[in-house]
Amino acid sequence: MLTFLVRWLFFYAMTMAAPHSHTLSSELTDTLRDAIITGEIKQGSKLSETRLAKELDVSRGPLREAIRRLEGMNLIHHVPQQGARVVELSVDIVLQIYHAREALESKAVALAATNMASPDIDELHRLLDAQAKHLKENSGTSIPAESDYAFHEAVIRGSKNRMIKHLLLHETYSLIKMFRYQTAAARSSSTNSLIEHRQVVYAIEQRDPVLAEAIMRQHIVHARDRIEQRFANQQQPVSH
Amino acid sequence: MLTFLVRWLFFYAMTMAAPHSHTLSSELTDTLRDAIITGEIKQGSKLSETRLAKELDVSRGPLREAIRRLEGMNLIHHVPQQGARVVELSVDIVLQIYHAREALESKAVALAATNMASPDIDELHRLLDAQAKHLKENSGTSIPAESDYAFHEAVIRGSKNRMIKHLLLHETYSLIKMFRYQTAAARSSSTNSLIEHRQVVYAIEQRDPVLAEAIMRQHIVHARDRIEQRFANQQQPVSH
DNA sequence: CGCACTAAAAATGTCAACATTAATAGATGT
DNA sequence: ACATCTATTAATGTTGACATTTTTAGTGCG
Repeated sequence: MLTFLVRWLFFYAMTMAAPHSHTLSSELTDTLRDAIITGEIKQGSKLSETRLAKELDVSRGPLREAIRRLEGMNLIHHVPQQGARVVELSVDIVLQIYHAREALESKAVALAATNMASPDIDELHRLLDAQAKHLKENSGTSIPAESDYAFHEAVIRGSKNRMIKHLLLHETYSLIKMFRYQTAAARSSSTNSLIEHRQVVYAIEQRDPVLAEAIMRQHIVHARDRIEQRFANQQQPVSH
Repeated sequence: MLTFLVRWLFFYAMTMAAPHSHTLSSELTDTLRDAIITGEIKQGSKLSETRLAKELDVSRGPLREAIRRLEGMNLIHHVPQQGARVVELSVDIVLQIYHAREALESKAVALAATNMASPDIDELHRLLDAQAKHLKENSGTSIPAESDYAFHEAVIRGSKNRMIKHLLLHETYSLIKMFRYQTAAARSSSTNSLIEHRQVVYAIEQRDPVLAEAIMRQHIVHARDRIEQRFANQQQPVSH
């Protein structure tokens, strides 16, 4: 009887717990994704399979699979018989990305206002407090990118909508992170961000989807406007 | 002089014209995509690499790449060391997809109202006329799915926003087509669709983004509501 | 000097075999 | 009959080699 329980626990530990499935292909995906987002691999540069395979000491098979996945994340553009290149983020395309983000994330927060559970909302407060603390200790600065992402990702997850989560976190945010990381002027958010974040949380707590959506939309439109003003009349890949 | 022109034409024909780049991998992607959308490969069924490779008489390399791409289209779910399965469309996830579609496509039509050129709008009229003709000749029916897609795709393209076009046409519509194709009750659109389509075109012609967005949102919300009512209390993969 | 042509080099696309992990079937014991 | 262990089978992950295409370098000609 006891042995049965012990065996069951052992079974559970081995099978249900953290799969931790490293597959070389997925590790390569992460490695390349990070290298592209940080700019270590430059925009527009070619991802040569033979060269990368040598450098990373892997065969071309898993590498090609990783490239196919990055293609699905919009991080690279692939032309048959010619290879893959990192996408080039012109100001124009970044503004288009922000339009998509506006549509999706404003919808996400509306759903979050309805669907978020209390513990999830508590988490939002913790993230707000961390941002407030950072601003207090480093006056004159603004919210660092990582902290900003953490907040937005928590809200997006609060929508409890798998499709919207996928489209935002997997398809859209990789490009936004790439842009912000490689653009000094966009590294941190605006000075009003904390206020707007607080308003978002307030609207969610009030279970007011319409208000929450409006505030988030404004928040993202502001961000887009700042980009548009900063890079007015600039057409080519975003520089520092 | 003449030889020069001939040579240039030859050059043009060889290089610029229809790339038609058959790469086996991309053909497999299309083949499998269609088989999944039509249900020829059933929801939840496993995509066995070895079996498919034998059946289609190809090696596993290109097949795996095709599977990675379908993964990016949300048509299949892949678990490391266990293989890939076709996604299962529960009513719940379909409704979530329609929420995402609502957010994106209402934004798309707002942009289209600003960005569409006259010839593009003429095309919309042709599509409307085709739909009207169909309804006249087959009274009592509704717009067939193909014609409905053609209209929505034309509007989406009218947004001139690459990101939104990608998220809708590449990531979202494949799933919507899969659902509608495999669900008899969702094959054709509602009887009000033509009226709503006309209103969309009217708003675009008036260059009224707010109106266009509102109408499109209603149009998609109606579709979602119909699905919700039809499949109320049904939790598992959509059947006929 | 520039343009077309040609040959060599390198890159991508594809295949088949090997390695490792998961699924299956059979045997054993209770 | 049921569960557990084990051996076999089969599937996925990875590698290296081959085939084909593209790119590059070099040559000759106007």
